[in-house]
Parts: sequence; C-alpha cells; structure tokens
Amino acid sequence: MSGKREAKKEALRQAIINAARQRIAESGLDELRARDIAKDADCAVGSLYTVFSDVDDVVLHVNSSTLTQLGSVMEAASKSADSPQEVLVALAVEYLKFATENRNIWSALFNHRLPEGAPAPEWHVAEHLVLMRWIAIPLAKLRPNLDEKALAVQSRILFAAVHGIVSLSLEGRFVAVRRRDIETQLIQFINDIIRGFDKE
Amino acid sequence: MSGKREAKKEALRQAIINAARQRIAESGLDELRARDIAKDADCAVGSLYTVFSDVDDVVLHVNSSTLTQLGSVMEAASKSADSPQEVLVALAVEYLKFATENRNIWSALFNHRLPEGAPAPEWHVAEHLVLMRWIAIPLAKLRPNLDEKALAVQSRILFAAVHGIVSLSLEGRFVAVRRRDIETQLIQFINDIIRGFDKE
DNA sequence: TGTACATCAGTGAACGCGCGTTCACTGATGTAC
DNA sequence: TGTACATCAGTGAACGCGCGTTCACTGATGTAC
Repeated sequence: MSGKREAKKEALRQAIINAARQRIAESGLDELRARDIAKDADCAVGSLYTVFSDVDDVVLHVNSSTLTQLGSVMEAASKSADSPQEVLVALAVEYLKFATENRNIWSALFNHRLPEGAPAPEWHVAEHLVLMRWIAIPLAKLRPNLDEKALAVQSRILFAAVHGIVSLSLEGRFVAVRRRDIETQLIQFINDIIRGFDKE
Repeated sequence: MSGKREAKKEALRQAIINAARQRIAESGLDELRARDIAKDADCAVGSLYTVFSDVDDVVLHVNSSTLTQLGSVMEAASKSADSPQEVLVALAVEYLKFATENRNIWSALFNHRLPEGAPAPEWHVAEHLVLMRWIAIPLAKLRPNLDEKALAVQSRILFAAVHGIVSLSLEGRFVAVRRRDIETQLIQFINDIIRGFDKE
C-alpha cells in the first residue's frame, strides 16, 4: 500500500487545477487568489505550495489544459470539412466559438504574464506549436509551393490575424463589432485571403 | 495676475503626464507607480491627486496622447502613397513601426484595464474611432459598393487583423516570427487580402 | 498481525511588503481696503 | 504700493488593506522488527 501518498498528492494537484480553472472561468485571471483556489479545492493555502511552486505555476497548468481542449476543437474542425478552404474557415469559426464560450479561460492564455526573468517553460511553448500544425495542414494544400519553414511562418501569421479579430471583437474595447456580425466577417475575411492566394 | 494658479496647475498636469509616459516607455505599464510618477514630475505623491482623480486617470491621458501621435503617423502614411493599395500597406507598415519603436507606450493602449464598473470615458473612445477613418478612406476606394456602415465594420476587421499580427509578433510569446520577417509578411498579407477583394 | 518509531503531507495563523490613497499641515497666491 | 486676511495648491508621513508566501506544528501514512 505504498502509492497512497502519491495518489493523494495527484488528487490534490487536480483539485487545485480544477478549482483554479473554475475561478478563472467565473471571474477572470485578474481575480484569481491563492486563498480562493485553496478554499474551492478544500485544502489549506499552504497545501498549494506543496504541489506547485507558486500561483503562476498553477495558472500555467490551467492554460496547459486549455490548450489541450483547444487542440481537440481544432482537430474536430479539421475533420469536419474536406476542402482546405473549408477547413481553414471551420478552424477560424471554431476558434471564435471557443473564445466566446470560454472567454476568461481563453483570455488567460494570452494575459498571463510570468514574472520578469522567467520565460514560459519549454513544454508549454511546445503545446502552442502543436496548434499551429492544424493550420499548416490545410494551408499546405492551398500553397503547395511553400517550404516547411515558410509554411510555419504563414500559419502563425494567419493565426495571429484571426486571433486579432476574435480578440479585439471580444475584449470589446473601442473597436467593437456587433457580436452576430463577427462570424460573418471572419468567414468572409478568411475567404478573401484564400482568394488572394489563388491570384498570386 | 490671476491666471497664475491655473497656469501652475496646468504645468503640473503636463509634468505628471510626461513623467508617466516616460516611466511607461521605460518599464511598461505594469511597473507604473504613483510615487515614481511624482518623483519624476518633481512633486509630492499627494499632488497627483489634486489634478487627476487617480493613477488610472493619468494613464488614460497618456494613452490619449499616444493616440494623437498615432493619428499623425497614420495621416502621414496616408499621404505617402497614391493608390489605395499602397496606402493600406503603408498604414500597416507604419503601425508596425510605431508599435516596434514605442513598444511599451503602444501596448499600454491595449493592456490598460479600468477598474470594474468604469468604462472608458466617451472622449477616449472617440479618439479611437478617428483612427479607423484612416483605414476606411483607402478601403472605400477599393470597395466602392460598401455602404458607410459596412465600411466601418470592414475597417475594424482589417485593423484587428493587422493589430493581431503586430501584437502576437511583438509580444513574442509562443507565436513569435523573426522580427525582420514580420514586415515582409505583413505587406504580403495586406496584398493577399486586397487581391481577395478584386476577385470577389 | 501488532507495536514503536520515522517520515512527510497538510494546516492556517502570522509575516511582510508593496502600494494607492488620504489628510492635517504649510506656504504661496489672491483679494480687500 | 502696503498690510491683513482668506483661499487654495502642494506636501509627504502615515494609513490601510490585499495578498502571496512561509513555517512551526499536527496528524496521517509508511517502515522495521
């Protein structure tokens, strides 16, 4: 009966990550507090520090699980259509949908800043790169002349553009566009770009 | 000699705004502290509260002046080329340049969050709208069939896309693209979109 | 299986600090005559 | 122009609070025999 400690520790880790995710989903990353996480996870504040190095570390793990979710969404979108055009549109639309339905969780991905000298750990960066693959696949079919490197760059640029549209629209601020218009606009936008490829 | 008080007050306002801008430029919005602003502006912390309601109010004014700067940049870009295609490219390139050269000042525009219930004051929102006009003008020539409303939406979408590319590239994070490639990519991106319009 | 001891997870009150904001006071500007 | 008083800008030490993190302690799990 030796794995009992290990098992409890793992359960605690999960409870903390879930509690943190829940909190972020409800009130946003800015309102996340160590004490609140502990309360929701049914443990003492101190316990948090026995399984994570600090609160940022917890957030990193929440974001990691968000990226996994997003990966599934993108995989599904990729399979939902045949032509690469349609796949790219589906990816954009599903991204918008995910962001809309999981606003705070999604924005935590981009608003979480690690303290000064600490760059995001490598395993976390890698998780992002995986997502770019889902864009690269259909893009490769549309632009077969691009080499691997150029393809990677193009994927990121396209992601960044879509992200920008989703982001500025959702975060609302000054550049707001009516919610029900965004999807239409996004689809049209992707199609415009793809048409641009054709004529190149 | 009755305007002396008024004049000093105005000088203090400017000194505080300038000090805050300088601080933000050097260390970013996150590192902005009331005491530091006061020290740089050669006044006591308390003075800040005699001319501004709080630190957020100061930031709002810094951002306002940044928007004015950005307006001049966009105006110049608009005059630097004749064809609407070239103007749109110039606007994007100059936006990238402005963001690169004034990284912290620029990102304060987007990272400054007002506390809960307080939306940005109307005068500040209006300043943003003015910028969208610089995009709408060349866009109207390329797509003469769009009505005023659709044109406004398209301008915002286009801005959001460019902003997304500039933003994710500069803020670096995971989706980094090599700096010297961004400009090339951005130009190509705008051209792709415009070509898309043509084929519509 | 049972007992004695060792280890380590889990606890939560207390520490410490950063920082926005206030407020009783001082001194400069303005007004009245 | 000069003097006395009033007003208000400017001061900065002190307040207050939020919150991440620690650490001496307790109690549960594991090990030895």
